[in-house]
Amino acid sequence: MTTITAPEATRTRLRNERAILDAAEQVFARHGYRGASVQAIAEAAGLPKSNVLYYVGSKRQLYVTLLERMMERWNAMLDDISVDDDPAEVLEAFIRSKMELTRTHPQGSRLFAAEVLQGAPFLQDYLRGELRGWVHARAKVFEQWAAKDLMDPVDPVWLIFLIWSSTQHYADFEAQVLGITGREALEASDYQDITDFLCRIILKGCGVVSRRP
Amino acid sequence: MTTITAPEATRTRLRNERAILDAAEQVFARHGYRGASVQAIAEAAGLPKSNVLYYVGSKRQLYVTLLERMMERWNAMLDDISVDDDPAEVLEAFIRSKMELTRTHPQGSRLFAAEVLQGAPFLQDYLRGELRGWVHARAKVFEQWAAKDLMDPVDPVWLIFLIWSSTQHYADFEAQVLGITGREALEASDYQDITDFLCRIILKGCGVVSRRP
DNA sequence: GTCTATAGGCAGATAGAC
DNA sequence: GTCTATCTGCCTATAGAC
Repeated sequence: MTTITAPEATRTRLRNERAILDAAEQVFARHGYRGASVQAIAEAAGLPKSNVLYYVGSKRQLYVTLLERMMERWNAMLDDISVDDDPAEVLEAFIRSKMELTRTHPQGSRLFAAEVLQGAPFLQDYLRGELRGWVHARAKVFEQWAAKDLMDPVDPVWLIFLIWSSTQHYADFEAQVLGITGREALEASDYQDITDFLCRIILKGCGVVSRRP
Repeated sequence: MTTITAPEATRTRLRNERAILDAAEQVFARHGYRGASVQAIAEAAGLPKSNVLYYVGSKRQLYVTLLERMMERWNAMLDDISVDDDPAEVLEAFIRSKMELTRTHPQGSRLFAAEVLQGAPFLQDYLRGELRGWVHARAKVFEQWAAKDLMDPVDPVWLIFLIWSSTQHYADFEAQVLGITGREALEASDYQDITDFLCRIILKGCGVVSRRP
């Protein structure tokens, strides 16, 4: 209350917490909740196991913290749209921002995948509540665009899943993508190419004409 | 050597082995290799733990057997194509058969996803060898079609990944799909709708005109 | 062939020294 | 705040009774 915390101690704490979170994201993404061990996380963070538990409380709490961090990134990406917006612009921005999330946060994307793969035990409420509402709000706008002949009358929910899956793939199946393409890693230019490809196919596929040539 | 094995014992063995494989596919798919326990597999199969190890040798061997079973299903799906085939027919058959694999073997599809998610430690050789060759053979045909103006000149490898990801999604992210659509399970008619949707978007998206209306 | 008992090791978590 | 030592329990795997 009366003393100001020494900045160095605070910096150490922040550095350690960050190291733990990043290491944990990697390990949980690879091996799932049960398959991840606090030992492995501690080794990846360069700290003793007890130190990790001291910082984060428990394995379960650490996992929840990571999921929340990922959902914040996800929500930061999603802005609202209205029927007055241009379908081509909105769909393209949608695909680009989702792919950007894959590129900048592949571990987080894989963590989310591992969570859903095991039946989403921690994210059930989020999926059935907040995210479901967001999807249906967007779906309504897509339908209004179709009614105004701005795009084909495709099922808007399947369309959203198509955008999610085709972008998510490059995080979750990275090992397969690298194995087949013979690359060691995907470069920024690769992501650019893939994003352009997906925008082109999906926009043309549902009858939206892009203003760009 | 001289005695013929009693059919009943054989039948018991086959029944148990099948129960173990199916149970193991479920548990490995959900929790990954490390997260899966022989105990959990035994309970799902309705057998004592030691019995499971007696039948399959080891946890590792069981996992490898399951991956091989899944790769057999995968290979059974893939037939060869040539430049003389009709692009619309081939692409549609490709999407439909991949979606059929998702529908009929969701556990196996998720097992494959979990394996790749952890960096494909057991499937590295398959991905960099056999599968890579298969992809590039198809890619060549797609490019020839584009040269003959039968489709747009899109990158054929990204196109294959698009088909894989958009169909695979309904196995791997089933929990999310069900949460958002509010369903308890996807019916055969849902898979039909989704497949039609994907065929429509992807074929139109890469400039292939389907013969069906 | 099937099961019980158990070995040997690693899991998550905590108590207490410094 | 940090680390060592340790508790309890579950893990894979096997030996041996039946």
